[in-house]
Amino acid sequence: MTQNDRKIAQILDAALPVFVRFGFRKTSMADIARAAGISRASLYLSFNSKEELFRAGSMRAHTLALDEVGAALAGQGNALDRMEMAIAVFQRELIAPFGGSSDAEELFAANMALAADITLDARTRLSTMLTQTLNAAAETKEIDLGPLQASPLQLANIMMAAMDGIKHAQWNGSSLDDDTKLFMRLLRVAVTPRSGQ
Amino acid sequence: MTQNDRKIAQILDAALPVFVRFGFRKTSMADIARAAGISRASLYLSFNSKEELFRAGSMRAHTLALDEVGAALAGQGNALDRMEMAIAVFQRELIAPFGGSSDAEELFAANMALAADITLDARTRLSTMLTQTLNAAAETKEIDLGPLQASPLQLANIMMAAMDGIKHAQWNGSSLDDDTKLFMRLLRVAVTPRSGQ
DNA sequence: AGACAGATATACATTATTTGTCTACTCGTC
DNA sequence: GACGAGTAGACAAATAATGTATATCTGTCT
Repeated sequence: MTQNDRKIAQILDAALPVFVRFGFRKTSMADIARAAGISRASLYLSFNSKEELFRAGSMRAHTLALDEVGAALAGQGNALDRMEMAIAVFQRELIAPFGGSSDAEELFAANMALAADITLDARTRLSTMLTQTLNAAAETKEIDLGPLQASPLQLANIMMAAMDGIKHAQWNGSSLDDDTKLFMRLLRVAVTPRSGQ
Repeated sequence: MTQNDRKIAQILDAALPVFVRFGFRKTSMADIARAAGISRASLYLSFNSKEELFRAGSMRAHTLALDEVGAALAGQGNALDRMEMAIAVFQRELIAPFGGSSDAEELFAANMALAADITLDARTRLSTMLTQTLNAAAETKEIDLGPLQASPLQLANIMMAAMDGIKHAQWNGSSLDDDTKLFMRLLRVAVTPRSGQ
């Protein structure tokens, strides 16, 4: 079935940019078929409905993004650098593509309506990964959670909440990247162990 | 009627980016109304149909672009620089926005189907402006059309044809800007007077 | 050659969406 | 209070999309 899997992946890789560009409603099965270089009928050989295709696309996007996030967190360097990198990857893969455009909201809404489980699961997994990273860093005294009086899990969730808030604020003169970096700087200061207390 | 004209302009300025982004067919009157911050019913107070609105939009885009082109050609500096600037403006305003995307063709097709007269007229006017610029430059011996054996009008039309060809060639690794600059360099060499003949 | 799997083009009924129109209602201005 | 300009909402007709079915084509396997 790996042959079929490659076909599926090829279709989804073609479909995802179309969804990102036009949103869910304005993307027709004909658009996707054209982008994938196959006929509309063939599309229905691989997916029973537009919703099913979208769910598979959402799953693929989240899976790929989380794989990259995991790789970033598993890399070398100090924990904060790795986490900043991981957050940046997450933003780049799952948030930035919808550049605050008008149909971004529509796409997010469609995603929550049709693939809330996938999205929630991905968030849970990201939270877990960040929590583990924070935990390990705390044990090696690389970071100090004492002053914050917060658990790694709480901190991870705060980070994700902040990312969420930042993404919905492009109205201001602020950019996603800048806001993200600012928040990470904040975090960095808060958990950096101070020798003289 | 200047009050009404401002309303019209405001609607068109909101509508044009939507048309550019989604093409003609995928842009609904509801989309335009939302972009302009008015109700769909109000849209029909200013325009009797989507086609009429599109024609007005095409007209506005062409008028604004040609005004800028005219300003560029009327500026200081040598004729070739001014023409290169004018061509760049024309590209930026009327060609580059459709970044070779999938719906660019659809939009061009709609434009030719619904506003061919406007487009053709704009091209004629651009041709005239370039021709006059070339003429003036030839009279002051700033450029030398002798070796080319071409009239200013012919040269102007060649320039526009080249721009047209370049715009349809983004498949190659070439960019619109680079190709345009290359062509202008070519032109520059061909008409620069050489002292020693 | 014949069977077969996968793809395609085409047509189709069923929804869903869009267009253009109309009416009733609101709000600010004269 | 009349008026102009706007809005919300309903509406029929036209258009587009979805999902299904059928016939056809194209390679591959035996």
